[in-house]
Amino acid sequence: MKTDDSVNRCDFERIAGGKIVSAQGGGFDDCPVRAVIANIGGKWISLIMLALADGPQRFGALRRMLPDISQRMLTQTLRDLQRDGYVHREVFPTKPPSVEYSLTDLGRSMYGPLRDLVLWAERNHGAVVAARARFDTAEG
Amino acid sequence: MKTDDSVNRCDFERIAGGKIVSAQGGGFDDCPVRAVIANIGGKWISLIMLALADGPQRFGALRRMLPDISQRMLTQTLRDLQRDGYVHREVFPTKPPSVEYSLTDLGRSMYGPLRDLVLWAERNHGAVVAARARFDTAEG
DNA sequence: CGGCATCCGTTGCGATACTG
DNA sequence: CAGTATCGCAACGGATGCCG
Repeated sequence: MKTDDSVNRCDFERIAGGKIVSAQGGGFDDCPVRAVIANIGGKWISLIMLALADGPQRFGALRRMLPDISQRMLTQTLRDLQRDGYVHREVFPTKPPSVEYSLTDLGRSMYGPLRDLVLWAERNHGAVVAARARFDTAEG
Repeated sequence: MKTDDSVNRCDFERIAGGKIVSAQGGGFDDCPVRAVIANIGGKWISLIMLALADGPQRFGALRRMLPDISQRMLTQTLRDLQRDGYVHREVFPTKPPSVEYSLTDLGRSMYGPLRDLVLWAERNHGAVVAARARFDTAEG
């Protein structure tokens, strides 16, 4: 009866049961949670996903959307997203060259849950900041 | 008018519109997306949230659930989660002392979206790994 | 049992300068 | 316009050892 499909994962047999199957080799790529979430956690990944959610964007446009990103990180982050199959990169051999980035189907499908998390973040940002302040002052 | 509740956020006025309001000071805590997602991205945060989702756990129990976490990171990550108001820490002055960690209401509320993302990760982990392999071999 | 301190390697990320 | 290359610092994260 368990709706156990909701809590099975990773090294965990049934995570809430407190049982671990193994800490086998690999141990990182083998774990979906880590392999995927670790990337999303990057400083810029989520913002870029959001920026691309509405449609393709050129490199320069993205750069303008993320005012305080360095061009190094924009390039690198887009690379990572492309590598993981979230983003498609298309080069137009114009003169000067232009490159367009867009979400793949995979990217769009992960954008759903990501957006929900982002919306949660917006709604509860205040609560988190408050909790943080409370904690910090309590510590002195 | 706008269905703007879906894409308004952060420094962005309307993110997909390509318009940025400002890159004002603060620039990090001010941005819900970064302030919240950045933490979730930590190597262990998501796993610990999952571990606590079913109910309170003691320090040692959590440690056993996460086989390859160092005790340093477990302590530190729990601290961060507590600071942000996701986790409640209760000390029982037994002998020897025991400490119990549990999700707060805020923690449970963020667990929802987080779990969806985790489920997505499980389901699409294969696709991501495949895309990654494809990309890497293409690069040679 | 639970947790802090220290040391130390690794990675993330920014600044700057150069290329097709 | 859209990158790549190099540098350097700071944060992350693991190992070990001491303490209530």
